[in-house]
Formats: sequence, structure tokens, C-alpha cells
Amino acid sequence: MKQDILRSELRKRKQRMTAQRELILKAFMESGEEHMSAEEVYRKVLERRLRISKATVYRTVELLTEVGLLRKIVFRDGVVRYELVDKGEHHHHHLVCNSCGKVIEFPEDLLDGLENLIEEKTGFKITDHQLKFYGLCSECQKSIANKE
Amino acid sequence: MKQDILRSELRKRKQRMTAQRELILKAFMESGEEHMSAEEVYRKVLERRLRISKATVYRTVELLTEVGLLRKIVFRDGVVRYELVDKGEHHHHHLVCNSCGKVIEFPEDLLDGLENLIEEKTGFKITDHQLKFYGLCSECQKSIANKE
DNA sequence: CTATATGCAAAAATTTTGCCTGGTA
DNA sequence: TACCAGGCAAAATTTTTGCATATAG
Repeated sequence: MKQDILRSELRKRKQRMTAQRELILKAFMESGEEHMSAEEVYRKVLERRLRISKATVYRTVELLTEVGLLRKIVFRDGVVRYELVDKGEHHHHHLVCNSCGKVIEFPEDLLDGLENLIEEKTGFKITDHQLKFYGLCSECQKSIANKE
Repeated sequence: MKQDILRSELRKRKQRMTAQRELILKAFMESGEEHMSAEEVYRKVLERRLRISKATVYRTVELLTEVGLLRKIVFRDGVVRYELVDKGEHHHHHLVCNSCGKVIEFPEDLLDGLENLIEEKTGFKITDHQLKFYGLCSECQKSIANKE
């Protein structure tokens, strides 16, 4: 249960569980969206007619990231977004459509061996990676084809 | 010559070659920095005591990206940066240090075959990819080791 | 000459911060 | 009840836009 993870992580840091923190965590768990910016989280919470301040959202997504429940991802629009980290789940990659901006997930981790190779060559200690593919989704390819 | 590429691309679009555009392109070619944000480009140009407005920098890096001379990259700090696209040059990947923020290049493209696989499975038409590794550079590993 | 680009400043958008009040442990 | 967190609003940043002027072609 993620709430419990949060609660115990907070205890370690002498921080407190609050309604807002739980709310924001739930927003990620229950959302259809895979990735949300602070602004999007804020709106999501408001939709449930719950009062919360934007500053709290900014502070909380950052906290959840430190604690390891969220992962920060940034696409080329420069907007900082967050996604749930599901521990044990297979790594996935993102396919981003340059035309409509849609992001889909591609579940396959092909980089496990590669990390070791890079560590040997560079002395870097790798803890994480992010792989994004940019191109045109099949719908946008079609609509472009139709125009011609 | 990149200036010539720019000039001819601009001609195609009925746009004009200007001192500012050439200046900004040169800033990338002559800079030691691999990646620069609009703000960094702006400062770079000022250092050469040349007057240019920030708005022009923002507009120009975007233009150079459309034209294919720059590529947009965004690390987890959310700052939009640009790097020169060297056509024909081998793709490289970024190793980002979580501690000092340093970015180093890792020249090796291991994803050529992978793109085809993904296109088949998803119907996406992939035009580009970005792979970033996050971790600790060797210097930061040492300084952490010394503290303990 | 004419249309495109620039500069400047204002506006907009995004994110951070300080400070007082409220609520958790 | 002590201290952490939240709300609110101001401030700081970052980016975009409108418009008058300059300039490339």
C-alpha cells in the first residue's frame, strides 16, 4: 500500500502524514493520466472540490519524489511532470508524438546490460535511465496522409 | 558549413539571414558548452559585447530547432536546452550526475535496431530518440566516500 | 521598397518563498 | 503542546507577445 510506504518514509524523516499528501498520492494512483505536472495535479484535486493550495502541490510532488514514490520526467515541452514509480514493475519507455503530443508507454527494458557497459567505460554509477522516442503516432500519420 | 545550411533553409521559408541569427549559431559552434538554455545563449552573446535582445534569442533558438540545426533537450531540472545537431555524426547519449549536475556525453548508438522493433509493434513512426542515464559521476562518488 | 526581424517593455505563465495559522503526533 | 505543514499572497523566474522601428533581399 503506497499510503503506508509514505507514512513510514515520513516517520523516518520526522515528517507528518497529512490529508493533502495522501490526496495528491491518490490523485496519481487513481488518475487515468500516466504523467502529471504540478498544475495538472492541482486541477485534478480541485475537480474533487477539495481545497488545496498550489504551493502545497509543488512542495508535495517534490517530497513524493524524494521519498521515491514519484519519478520526475520531462518531455521536450519543458514541462516537469511526475509519474508513479511502481517498484518491481518493469521499466517502460515513452513514445511521444511530435504532432499531437500524446505519450504512450512502451513496456520493455532493453537497457539492463547496457548500464553495466557504461559503468565500466566511464566510472559513472548509474541509478536510473530514461529513454524517449519521438515521432508520429499512427493517427497523426493518417491525418497527414489524408491531407495530401 | 552550417551558416550556409541556415541560409538556404531560410531561403526556402522566405525568411532572412540576419546578424543575430548567425551570431547565435556561432555561439553554439564555438562554445565549449555542449548544451545551452536560451538564457545561457543570451549571456554568451553579451560576453562578446554584442547587443541582442532576449526575445530574439528565444525566437532564434526555436527557429534553429525547426530548421534542424539544433536539437532540444531537457534534463530533469526542467530547463529547456539546445545542442548542435551534427548530421552524420554518431548519436550520443547523456550521463547526468545527480549530485553535481554535470552532463557528459557517451558516444555510442545502441538503439538503431530497437527503433524498427518499436515501429512494428506500435505503428509509431520514430524520427528521433533521447536516452539519458542518471547516477553519480566518479568525482562525486569519491567525495561521498571521503565523507564517510 | 516591402515584408520580415529586432528591440523593448509589458504581459503572461510558472515556480518559489515568507509568514502566520492550523493540525498531527 | 510543540513543531511541521498548509494557505495565501508576494516575489522571483522564465517565457511570450505586441508594436514601433530597422533592415535584408
